[in-house]
Amino acid sequence: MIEIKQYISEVIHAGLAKLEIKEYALVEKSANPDFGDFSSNIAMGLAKTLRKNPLEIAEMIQVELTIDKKIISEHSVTPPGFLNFRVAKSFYQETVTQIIAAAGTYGRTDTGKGKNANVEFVSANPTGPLTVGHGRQAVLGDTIANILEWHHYDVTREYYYNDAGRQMRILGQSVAARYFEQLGREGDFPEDGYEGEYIKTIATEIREQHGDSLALDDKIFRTHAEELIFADIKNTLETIGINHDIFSNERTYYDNGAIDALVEDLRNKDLIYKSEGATWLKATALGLEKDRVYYKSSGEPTYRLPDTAYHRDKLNRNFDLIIDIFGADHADTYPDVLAALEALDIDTAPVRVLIHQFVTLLKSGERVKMSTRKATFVTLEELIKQVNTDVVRYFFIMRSMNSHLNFDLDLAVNQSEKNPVYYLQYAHARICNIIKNGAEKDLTVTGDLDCALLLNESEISLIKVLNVFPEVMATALENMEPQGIANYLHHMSAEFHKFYASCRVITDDHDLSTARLNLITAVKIVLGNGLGVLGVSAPERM
RNA sequence: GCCCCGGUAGCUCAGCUGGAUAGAGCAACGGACUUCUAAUCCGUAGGCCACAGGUUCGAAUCCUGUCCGGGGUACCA
Repeated sequence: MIEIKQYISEVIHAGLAKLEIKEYALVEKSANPDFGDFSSNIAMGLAKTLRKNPLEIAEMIQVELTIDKKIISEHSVTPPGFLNFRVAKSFYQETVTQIIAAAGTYGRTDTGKGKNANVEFVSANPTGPLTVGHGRQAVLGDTIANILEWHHYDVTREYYYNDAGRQMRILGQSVAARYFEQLGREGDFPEDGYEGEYIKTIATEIREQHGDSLALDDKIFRTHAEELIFADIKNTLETIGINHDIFSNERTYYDNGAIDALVEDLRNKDLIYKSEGATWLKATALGLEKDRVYYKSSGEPTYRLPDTAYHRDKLNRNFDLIIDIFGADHADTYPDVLAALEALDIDTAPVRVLIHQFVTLLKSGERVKMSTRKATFVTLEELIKQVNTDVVRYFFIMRSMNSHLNFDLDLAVNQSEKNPVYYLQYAHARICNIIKNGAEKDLTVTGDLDCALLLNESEISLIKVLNVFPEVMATALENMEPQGIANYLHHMSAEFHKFYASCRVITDDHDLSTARLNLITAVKIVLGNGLGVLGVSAPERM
């Protein structure tokens, strides 16, 4: 399939060559269809160096253009100096055939062929249920993994958690406190303890399974809590279609000596020192702003240390691409991790860190800080139960990861039936139904059609949008930002609904019906492919 | 204080690697179902793109500063 922008760009470059001008010509979609489909601002860029009016330059270039009329039907120059190009209808019309032939592969590239990628996401420590905050990262990460797979990367989805630190110890203590409370004894609830109701449930379950005579410091409290909470987390993730391939944890890196080895290696580079009872990484020697603690004066390591060992291990596993998805609160930590590894001559180039902003919880118009410890959260499970998976996934994906997201459960539930995801799904279902109706009249989709019959304005604009899909998917890979796909699919659906309102597909005109059936099949393919990557279902009926 | 995000319609957000007239959904108002699904379509209304400078042929978009909100700057994760 000829990539139209590239074609125009080549045409312009050929014209420039004749004028002995070397300059990169950017071609973009025209904002206003009156000017054509694509335009280039090359003349304006040249105005200064050539010391000429951009309009004159544009006209000069235009004369030198050699254009295939079958691809570009007309071209013009408009003030202040745009070169405009209108794509021939016949060119557009034929892409329908090509999309149907490509079907499930339309829009895919081989960028990732033969390459391995690792996407680490969610990675919440098992101290409580997943919240809507985690939901954002979960959906984002899974969708990014899907995008990579779409472009033929071999993807490993990974969940990393800290199970050896302070957090988990406090979790165990919180459970123990509730356990003794239930036995009528004074529970010594830790100051930073986990206050959620689920802690009580876990305590009750421990009593049922292990009796009432456990000692305060029994390991059961922690291990049982971790087990139950993890089961709950995995279950929630599975409900929205997320399955990690690997769960890795901090403890592994203590057990296999990786952490000691890391500290030793850094010490040999003179990057470790002791001060005020703590052990520090000399990050300032690596060009960073301040030194960081590896071991607290209590002897306990900070999360930074195992995280660094973990990343060393990930890099050793030879992935071509390693994606870390962190919330904004972690934005400050990865530079230390990467710098420490670079200091050990480890190439961290495969690592790409994506930071997403937080979900702000609103309760009766007020901001509430979501905290697992204080149990001020809305669980992801709760959200899924009240709306559905498709709504949840789309809800998170339709926002840019850079934007702060306000979340009000009541509002989310009340507005769920207005979620734009239904707009996309409805378009898909409508198409399926029409195809079914066509089949009953022996009209089938074979990709064999008279493209020239697709003349209606709404048909042409539909085809134009279909054509953009590969570019949208390529950009999503480049930017690692799924939102663009959601925006595009919404636009695609809007064009379809408009078409539906102005053109009837199944009529007595056999050839026209066939042509239109093929056209909407192409739309179905694009919607199906796009929704598939978003992890949203494409229903046949609604 | 310093660093990172954000500030666009009443609300939630697109557009941000500079382009021609700033978009969508929700909310509001008015139309369209004897015809393949009205979860749809068509129309009206709604904007000093936070503010002030700068860069240039051209700025919502880039730079600087200010203000507001979120996060970080912890021997929490």
